[in-house]
This record gives sequence, C-alpha cells and structure tokens, in this order.
Amino acid sequence: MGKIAMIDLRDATYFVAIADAGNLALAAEKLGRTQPALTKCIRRLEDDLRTELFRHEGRRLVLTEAGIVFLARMRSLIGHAAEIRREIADLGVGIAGHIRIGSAATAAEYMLPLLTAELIRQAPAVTLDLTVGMNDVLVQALIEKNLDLVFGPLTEATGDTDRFESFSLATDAAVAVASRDHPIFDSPITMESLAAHKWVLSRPAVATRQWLQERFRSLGFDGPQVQMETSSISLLPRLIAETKLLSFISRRNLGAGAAGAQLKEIPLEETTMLREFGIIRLRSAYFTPAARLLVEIAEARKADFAGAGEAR
Amino acid sequence: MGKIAMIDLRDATYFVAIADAGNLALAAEKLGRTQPALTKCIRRLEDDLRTELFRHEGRRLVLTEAGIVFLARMRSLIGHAAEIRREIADLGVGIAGHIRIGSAATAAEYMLPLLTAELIRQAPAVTLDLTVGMNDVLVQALIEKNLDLVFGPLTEATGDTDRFESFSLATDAAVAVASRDHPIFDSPITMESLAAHKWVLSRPAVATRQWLQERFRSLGFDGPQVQMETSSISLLPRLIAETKLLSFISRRNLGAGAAGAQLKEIPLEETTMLREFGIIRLRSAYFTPAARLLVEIAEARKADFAGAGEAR
DNA sequence: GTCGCTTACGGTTATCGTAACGATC
DNA sequence: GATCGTTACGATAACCGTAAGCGAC
Repeated sequence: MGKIAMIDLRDATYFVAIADAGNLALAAEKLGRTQPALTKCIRRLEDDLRTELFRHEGRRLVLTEAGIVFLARMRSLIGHAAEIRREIADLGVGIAGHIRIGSAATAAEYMLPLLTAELIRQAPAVTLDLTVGMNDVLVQALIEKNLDLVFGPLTEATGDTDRFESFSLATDAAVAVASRDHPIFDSPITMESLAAHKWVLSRPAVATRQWLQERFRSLGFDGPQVQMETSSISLLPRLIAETKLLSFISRRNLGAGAAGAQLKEIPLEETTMLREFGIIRLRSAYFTPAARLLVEIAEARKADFAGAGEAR
Repeated sequence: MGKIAMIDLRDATYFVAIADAGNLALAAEKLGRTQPALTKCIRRLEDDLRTELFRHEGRRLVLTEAGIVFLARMRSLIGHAAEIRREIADLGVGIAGHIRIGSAATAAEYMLPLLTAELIRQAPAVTLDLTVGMNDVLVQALIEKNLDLVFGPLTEATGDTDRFESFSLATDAAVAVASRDHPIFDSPITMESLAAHKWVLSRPAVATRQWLQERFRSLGFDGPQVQMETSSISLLPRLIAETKLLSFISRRNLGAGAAGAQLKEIPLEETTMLREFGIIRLRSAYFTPAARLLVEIAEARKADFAGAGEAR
C-alpha cells in the first residue's frame, strides 16, 4: 500500500538535460527520447514536489526560482550517485577494498613484494594489512576471521578442503647448506657427517626445524647440534657463510645475493624437505573481491615462483 | 535507445530497509511489499552495479564489503534527496525564497512592518530585500524585473491592467494639516487662507506635492508658498507642530504618537487627496511563491490598514 | 504557417503479488 | 516440519512513442 516518496534520478537526469538544452526538442534528441516523454517527466517531478519547476514565457520554458535551485541540487545529487556507482563497482571487482594478509616469513620474502606491487598497480584503491608470523598463529587468525588470506606452506592441517580453500603457488625444497669452502664437502656426504657438525637453525616451533629434527630421530640420530638459533631469515645466509655452521633453509636462498653466492647445498635425499607454498583462505568467510583479485594475480604469476623445488 | 544508468532511489530505500531489518520478511512487512519484490529489488541493484551486495550465510542474507559501503552511501544519498524535496516544496509554497520589495515611504511606514513580521513568522526561510524610494523609480525597477513587488499608491500609470496586477490594500487621504493652536483655525477655512500661509512640503517630484500644486493652480491660486522642503516623512509631524507651517500629509499621521497629537486636519474638500494604496506586480514577471504568500498575507490583513481614507 | 509544448491513446516494459519451489535449521 | 529466500507466471502500473491539438510568433 505505502508508496515511497522519492525523487526519481532518471527524471532528474532528464530535467538537467532539459534545463541545459533550453528546450524540449533539443534535450529529447540528446537523450534519445521524444518531446512528449520529457513533457511528462517534468509533470511527474512537479506533481511529486508539488512545485512548478518551469513556467511558460511565450512559447518557451524557463526555470522558476524553485527550478533553479532544484537544478543545482540535482546536478550535485546525480554526481554523487554516479560517484557511488563507480565506488561500489570498484569494490565489486576488487579494484577497491581492503585485504588482511597473513604471511609466513619465507613467503613474505619471496612472493609478497612481487604480488602486492602488481595488485597495487592494477588496483590502486586497495589497502593492505600485512601480518608476518608463524603459520599456526596465522591460521588461527584466519579461522577467527581476522585475516582474509594466509601465504605460507600448505600443510596437512590446512589441507582440510572442506574448511579451507588453498591455491598452490610453488613447490619449495628446504635443504641442508653450508658455505662453499666448508670441510664437509671434502669427503662423501652422509648422515653421519651432518650429525658431526654444529648447526644454526630457526626456533624450535618452526615447521622446518621440527621436520629436520624428526628426520634425524627417525634415522636413528640425535637431533642436530644447534649452536645458534635465529628467527631472522635474512640474516641466515651471512651467518652460514661466515661461521662455518650448517643450516637448513629454502633452496631459494642459494646463489641469490652476495651472501647467497657463498652458500652450497649439501645434497642428501634424507635431508631434503619438499613442501608446497601457497595461499589459504577460509571457505566460510566472505571472499572479498579484492582478495579474489590478489589470488588471481598470484596464480597468474605462479611461474615466477617455480624452479626451486624441482628434483635436481 | 540509450538507457540511462542511474541508481533507483526507490530500490535504494528498499535496500536500506532490508539491511536494517536483517531479513526480507520483516523488511517486506515494514515496506508494505512482499518478499519476492525485495528479492528482485536486490537483484536489480546487484545487476546494475555488477556487484554482490548480500551473500548467503546459511539461510540468512548478510552484507558484503561492497554492501556495507553501499548501505552507508545510500543512507546519505536518500537523506540528501529527502532534504532537497523539502527545500523545493518549501520554495514552491513560498515558505522559502527571496522577495525584492520596493516601497513608497508612506507604505513602508504603515504597512511593511506588520506584513513582513507576519511573513517571517509564517515563512522563516524567506529572505527580503527592501528598497524605499519614489514611486516612479520603483515602478521602473519593477518593469526591468529588478523588483518583485512594489508597495505604494495605485496611480493611473500603474492602472494598466494588462501589464500590471495590483492589489488594493487601503484608501488613504492626504490632507492639509497644521498644529492644533494654529491661527488658521480661528476663522472659517477657505482656499484664500491656505494660500496666505507658508508651507513645509516634500520635494517637487513627489506625487502628493504635485497634486497639491496642481490643485492650487486649477483653482486660480499661485502654488503654495513653500518655506521648507524635506523628504523625511518621520520628521514632518514635529516640524509642523513646532514651526506653525502648514503641510500636506496622510491623515494617518494625525493623532499618532506624541507629535501627531499636536496636529489637526484643515478640513477642506478642495485640498483632500484620495488615493489607493496597494501592491503592484508585473504580469510578465514570474510570480514567486514567496511573493504570492506575501500578497496573500497583505490581503488578509487589509482590515488593519483601513480607516484613514473614509469620508469624515 | 511554423515552432514549441501539451494532450490523447495505444503499445511496451518494468514492477508487483500469488503460488510453488528449494534450502537451511 | 518450519523458516527464509528464490523462481515462475499472470496482473498491474509506469513509461514511452505516434499522432493530433493548441498557443505564440
């Protein structure tokens, strides 16, 4: 029953065109309408507002005082509406929006700079919130809907395809490394020789270290002798190169940069950890268009991340 | 052919109601629509914006990121539109607007204070521009569309009913006056006695003075001997009372105020000028709703101005 | 008579309501 | 099975176009 009293912006658009054109015939042509259609448009507006917008001066229509004010107001209102349309459409395709990203340190180092740069190039209105942390904390934040996407290793925990949707981006191999001139390379590599040297590793809670320790144990050795612990991924290559310690890091770090060039992989099947790197999101959470765009960019750039995990 | 892309504010209103209500059934009841109508309203908006506004969470609709932004924008836009509606409607009935008034000095003194006070009481948003001047100048300004209304005497010049529309408000009588104790009252009043005394009159261009001079001339007398000239209406009563000069002013000034009480009419048919006071407007000019309201108020208060022009 | 706007009338499009359907709890 | 949203379809209302009408120049 209740009819909603509201200005029709289509009629308002016609009205502005009529006022600009100065007569109905010209406005009708510009709008692709006919003269009578515009006559009735004015009539609708005037009935709705209970106010004359035009008056007759000779055989010409001129704006009344109210019409002049209405014209100014409608210009503004139509402009606002158009701006809102663009804004919402941008949000809809991910050109605008906000993405809360969680990332493991390695992923943050090797994938995010490229991806976020590309995202911001394509979608300048997108804002990002990046949290670097350990994988278990990040996944928990994802579950609590405090993150939209997590960049990191795809583990069994995140393999629950009912709860999580994951996008694989690269395979990564963590390998034992030492400086090029390390004495371990002077004789054949065995588990025994690895067990004989000291290591620099990340903190005990980190997945790669746990995997290495578990591997030592399952092969009948005590865990690697840890002489130094660090959480700094960027510091590791230089530490290894200069301290003659062994370490266990992504193969990606080899040969890259001044410090990376000093490193050499200790090729041993038993201490090569293969893992998938990718993006995880929660299925029950809203997949923001901007987040979707970032995932699409990542998948398109997948090739840029490959090449470190393949068998040698 | 060209279809105008524009947000439908009716749909936007539905959308806000849906978002507020939290579900379609409740919103439908509040809006007096049915559930399917609202389903399709959302569909129209989403198709138009090419953006999801709601997503399904269980059997419930929840806003997307874009939907949340759209909701905020629509609240604002709808509010603005409603405000504009009110503003234009006010302009339409004269509750808002601007009136450029011209007024003769006498009219300004006796009619405008009451009328403008009443107008502003009824229509606080109306603004006024008042010019006090001589009638011929005012009428010229009216013709040039620099004034909307002129308050003043209705003369032959403004009696052209094709060009002007006039509203008679009061009859006014200009009479010869002197102070109560003036010697002229000691003997019978004749034209000869009037011609024998000195006068204080307004400037030669003013209609009343011209009428008086013409009256003297047509009766065979030289014009009244003018000893003093003034354009100040408010000063005249005191001048007359204190200088023993004769003058020619509206009967309205007699008995009003301290100075007016000292004045006495010189009752002579030959020197009684009857005239109409009222409002004049140009037919070819736009009759602003606010101006129309002022005229309506004036006509309703007509009785307040009567009583000075009647025969005694 | 021409020009500019309005009115009248018939056709098209869009929105709405009723009813049936589908999914979630 | 009850609730909430969607789909299908017929009815209604809104808008547009064609054609005729009316007043100003």
